[in-house]
Amino acid sequence: MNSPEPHFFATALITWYTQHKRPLPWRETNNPYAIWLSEVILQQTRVNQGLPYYQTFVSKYPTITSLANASEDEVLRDWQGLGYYSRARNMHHTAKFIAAERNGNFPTTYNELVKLKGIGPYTAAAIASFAFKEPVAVLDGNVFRVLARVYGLSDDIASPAGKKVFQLLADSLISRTEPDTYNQAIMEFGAIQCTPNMPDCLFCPLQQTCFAFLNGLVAALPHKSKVKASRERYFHYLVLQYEDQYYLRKRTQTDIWQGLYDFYLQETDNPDLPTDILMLELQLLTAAETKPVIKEVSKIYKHVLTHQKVYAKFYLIQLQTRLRNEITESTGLSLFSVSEIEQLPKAIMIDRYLKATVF
DNA sequence: AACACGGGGCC
DNA sequence: GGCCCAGTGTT
Repeated sequence: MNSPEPHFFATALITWYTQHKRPLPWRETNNPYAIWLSEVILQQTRVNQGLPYYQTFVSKYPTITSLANASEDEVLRDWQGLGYYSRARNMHHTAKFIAAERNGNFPTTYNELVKLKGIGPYTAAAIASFAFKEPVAVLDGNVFRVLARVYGLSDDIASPAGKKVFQLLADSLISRTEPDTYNQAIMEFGAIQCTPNMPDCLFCPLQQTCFAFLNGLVAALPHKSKVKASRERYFHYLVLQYEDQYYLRKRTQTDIWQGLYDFYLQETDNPDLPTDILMLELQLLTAAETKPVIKEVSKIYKHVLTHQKVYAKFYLIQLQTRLRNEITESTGLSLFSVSEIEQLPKAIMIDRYLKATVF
């Protein structure tokens, strides 16, 4: 086989990198805190989408202590729209841990970093190599793709067994003298040159040693098993309005959008919420002593997540009195003004509804 | 080992 | 409108 020697491979990537790398702000720092912020933001996120969030977080929370001192609601609000909100919750948790238990000092080795919440093998390797030049190989989607193609690995990148094969190869290839530049280079190469679709094989420095190119397998690699189909969920939101305020609650259950705010929710397995069920819900909430008015029923908002499709309908309900304490306690609902709601962290779908109806 | 967790870009 | 992308934590 014509697989490139490790030294040739690393040198070719680093040479390519010096010529093609994008100027990105987190590449201008050795500060592990700033690198950590960028890596958490960039997990499952494209650079262009994450960039403005990175700017917000470094300027608003310049130190890990400042992040630790912020409230979770505020951190989530700044994260709003970026998705995978557990990243923000775990990041905040780890900031508080490092501030309280480590005097604000970041761990400096892979083995310590990987123990922190929200820091897995990829992020630990990124921080350890970029900030501390530890020779540990990053393995992200770009690296999987480059290695699978150049070295002809057909192992399933979605399976733990397959990941091990790639990790072994990646560890054997990393430059011992420039692990930081090498890691940056292979990921940038995957992002820009060896792209998922239509990679630029014509002008590729590895063309003549690339297994996939030489064997017509570029489009077939890497191999990834299919994910299971998504399920459909139907949300019926009772948007309870009292005077010019609205009842919302923080989502605390183990489900999508944990830590974010939404309205009183009735979920069904089919698109329709029977009117009598709706009225019964309202009766329970209001004790039937008042006469709530259904002011408006929204269109159906469709929101697609990785494993589910959410169809949501919003019933805007005008209350004549406040909810009783018994109800607010059991449901977790609280009354918020419009300007307060603007500051709460919310899922994009809730934000879309609010912008169309309330704001 | 399998599954859950967002949102945006591309065709 | 459907498909693709893809780290970490939980079960």
